Amino acid sequence: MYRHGLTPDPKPTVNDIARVAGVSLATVDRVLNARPGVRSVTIERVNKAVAELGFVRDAAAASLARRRFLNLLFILPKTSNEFVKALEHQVAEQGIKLLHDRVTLDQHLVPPFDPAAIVKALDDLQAGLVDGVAVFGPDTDAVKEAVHRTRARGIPVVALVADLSDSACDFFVGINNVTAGRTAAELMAGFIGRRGRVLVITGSRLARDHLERRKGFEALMTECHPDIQVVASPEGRDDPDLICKMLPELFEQYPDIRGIYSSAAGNLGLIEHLSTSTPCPKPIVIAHELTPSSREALTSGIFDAIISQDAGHLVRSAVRLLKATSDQSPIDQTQEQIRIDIYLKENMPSL
Amino acid sequence: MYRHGLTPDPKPTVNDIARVAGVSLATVDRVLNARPGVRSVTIERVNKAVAELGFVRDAAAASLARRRFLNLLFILPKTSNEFVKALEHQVAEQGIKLLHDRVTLDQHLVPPFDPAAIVKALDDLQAGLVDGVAVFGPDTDAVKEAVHRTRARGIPVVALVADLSDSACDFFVGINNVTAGRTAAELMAGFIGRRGRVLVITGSRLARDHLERRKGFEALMTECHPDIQVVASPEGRDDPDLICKMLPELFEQYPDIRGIYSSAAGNLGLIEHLSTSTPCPKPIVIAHELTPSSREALTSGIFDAIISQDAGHLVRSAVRLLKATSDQSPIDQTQEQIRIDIYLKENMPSL
DNA sequence: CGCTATTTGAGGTACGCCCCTCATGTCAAC
DNA sequence: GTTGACATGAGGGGCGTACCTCAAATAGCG
Repeated sequence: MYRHGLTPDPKPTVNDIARVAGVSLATVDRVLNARPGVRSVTIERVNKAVAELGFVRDAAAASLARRRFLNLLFILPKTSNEFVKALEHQVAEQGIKLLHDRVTLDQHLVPPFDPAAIVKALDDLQAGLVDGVAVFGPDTDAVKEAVHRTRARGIPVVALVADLSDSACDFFVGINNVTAGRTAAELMAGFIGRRGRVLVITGSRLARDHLERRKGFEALMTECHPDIQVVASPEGRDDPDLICKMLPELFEQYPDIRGIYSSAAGNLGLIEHLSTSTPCPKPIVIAHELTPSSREALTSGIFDAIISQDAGHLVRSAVRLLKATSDQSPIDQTQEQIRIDIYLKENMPSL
Repeated sequence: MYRHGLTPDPKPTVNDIARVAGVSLATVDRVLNARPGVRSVTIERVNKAVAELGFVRDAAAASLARRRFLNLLFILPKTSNEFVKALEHQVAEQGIKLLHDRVTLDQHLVPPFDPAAIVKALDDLQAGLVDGVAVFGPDTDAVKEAVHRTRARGIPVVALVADLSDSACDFFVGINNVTAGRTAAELMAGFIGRRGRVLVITGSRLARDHLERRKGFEALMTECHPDIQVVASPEGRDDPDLICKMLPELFEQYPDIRGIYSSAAGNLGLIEHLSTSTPCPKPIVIAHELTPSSREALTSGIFDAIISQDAGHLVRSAVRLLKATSDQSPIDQTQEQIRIDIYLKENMPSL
């Protein structure tokens, strides 16, 4: 089983395949790269030799010989949202490293909640200049149609963070937000002793991911915790100020709130309110996405838990999937599954 | 910023560096690969050109030209422990994929709790046949000395899962177990309402990781939750039967146990006991490592939470670190940090 | 100044694969 | 029997880097 470059038993090459299969190098190449003009019997012969010798195409040599870059584009909403910022940062950072691997990453920031901008961005893509796209955008028909056109032009598309329904894309990279909401609910229920009133702060109606979280949260409470009452805030629109302003009257209306679930991107407003006027007893607060400010809120005890998804993992996974689609190489499903991370004060990763 | 194989503005190559720096290819090569025989002024000139052109070594071409495999070895304890099995499985599985990248993975199973076997395994390594080792073993002086000898022979070593103190290794791949214990304690405290008695089931005294978890668990309770009393079980030796047998008398001795923390590898015994005779009210149970049986216990409600570390991530990280050490390439610390995962029933990953 | 030791240049080969061209072979339909 | 479509063989160039050899230039030294 030991193997070394200077010893015999080297990894078989295409030449070995040709020899064993009794065909020429050209034919092996045609088979390996799924080029036309080979009889199926011959294809079989080559595949058999491949299996026999345990041939694995050398990724380095292949990528070198292919003499091309894989140019990937990330379409992200242009917002000050910390989580999106983290995504941008990851795209930029990993783009640098991926240069080593003949992959380039670009990002295109479009106005948020603006399907038309995404449609335009997708339709403006030139096949040949862009080999794959990752899109974080609203799940509207216009967007889905644009995705469809893009894929029809041979450019693979993955949905990032927010899924596009009806499998409009080649892949979805992100968490199941219904499950994320259920997870928050399970944690909340455990922390508040399975009874009492909890407040859900919702985000924009346009964001499918936020709606799903809320739905999951409420569903689990209904299913498993009849002694917990869920009340929902008016739509927060992901606007910190708006949220900060409407909280006092909510607390007045429901003085017995034992838990708060911030399902959307309004963490900043929530933090601001709670850090100035803490209700007594302090409610259990669960929010989404580990960012600089939510991290601080967790450290200082304003937040009790954070449900999160790793931005680095999201970006890496999107890249791997787009790359695999281009190379027609296999995919490791387990590695591509984005975890729903739970962070408490203690297990928060450093940095 | 767009870049494509068929367009101008190709990635700069070593030839471009040589031209810009006004030196020969050979000199560029000497600098890039840190070979001796170049004046420092010349080194500077080359580095300047590299920076100017934004040269990045083409990983594919480099690995192809280096014409060698990276042979890595994983030394794991031979035990039926499910977590270790998961590690073995990951090593085997990823070994296949890594063949594409000129990396081979082997595993060497040694008797558990047997430092001498690990020492022998390390000392038997032949430099040239093995280019890096990942070790999951006890933190004893004999092992550390063997690691030291191995590294002295030029073979990088990473500690896997259990750290070896005094930075005996090049890297440690795993979680901070004190922090993991604290995390379990924080979760436990929240779930049991911050008061009452909890039982800690410990493992072997030889396993530093288990001791640290228990230490962290007790420390956090002492620091933050004075109303929680921690009682510790006798040593479980990671033996399911032993644990299963001693539980009844523990429950008799402490009928008011509200929570159980299984810090070690004795989950099977705990599950067996709890699934036959459930104390009332059912205590909150937190255990370690997501495995088939702990997963089932979580689903069925026997366990309430699992603290875990991802075996796939551990193996991938160990490989990346050993590879980076061999290639002298940079390391992305944030990617290599192993998370302390918290799984509840709801956010348990599928598969 | 001449001497040696060090530094640099020039050039080549190899890695494993992709992709191209051109010639040759085979078999069917006409 | 000719034609054309298809299947295969033969061969070569190229990707960007590593690593080797040998000669030439230069620096450092007394």
